[in-house]
Amino acid sequence: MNDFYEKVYRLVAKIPRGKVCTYGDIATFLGTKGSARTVGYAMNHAQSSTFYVPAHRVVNRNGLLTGKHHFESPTMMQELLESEGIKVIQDQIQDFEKVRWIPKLKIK
DNA sequence: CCGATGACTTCTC
DNA sequence: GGAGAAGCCATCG
Repeated sequence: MNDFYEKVYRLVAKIPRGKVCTYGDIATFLGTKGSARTVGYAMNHAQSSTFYVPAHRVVNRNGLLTGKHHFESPTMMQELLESEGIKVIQDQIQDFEKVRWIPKLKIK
């Protein structure tokens, strides 16, 4: 597994239940080795990976569920978020700043 | 190696 | 404030 994917997977896996994170924050956390686009690209491959990645906790900067169409069903992402206590209206997370979680510790 | 693609972000108009 | 363009970086053919 490449370092980039592994870092993304581990970081997303560390997102607490009921919290979400943005592509840009992940990209910034990982450094220059990845941009927000490449983070999304890694997420795309996360489904094919045996490593479970809660991709539904990763959204774009506006708190919009841009990646929901990549799930099994377009509504599954919203269902998962709501099941964790996150309110989603029209593919947008409510109180986004409150449920937003930003990584602080460095990944090994 | 090079061009095309993408679950993004930011700037301009 | 909505639409278009550019910048961004890893992956694929």
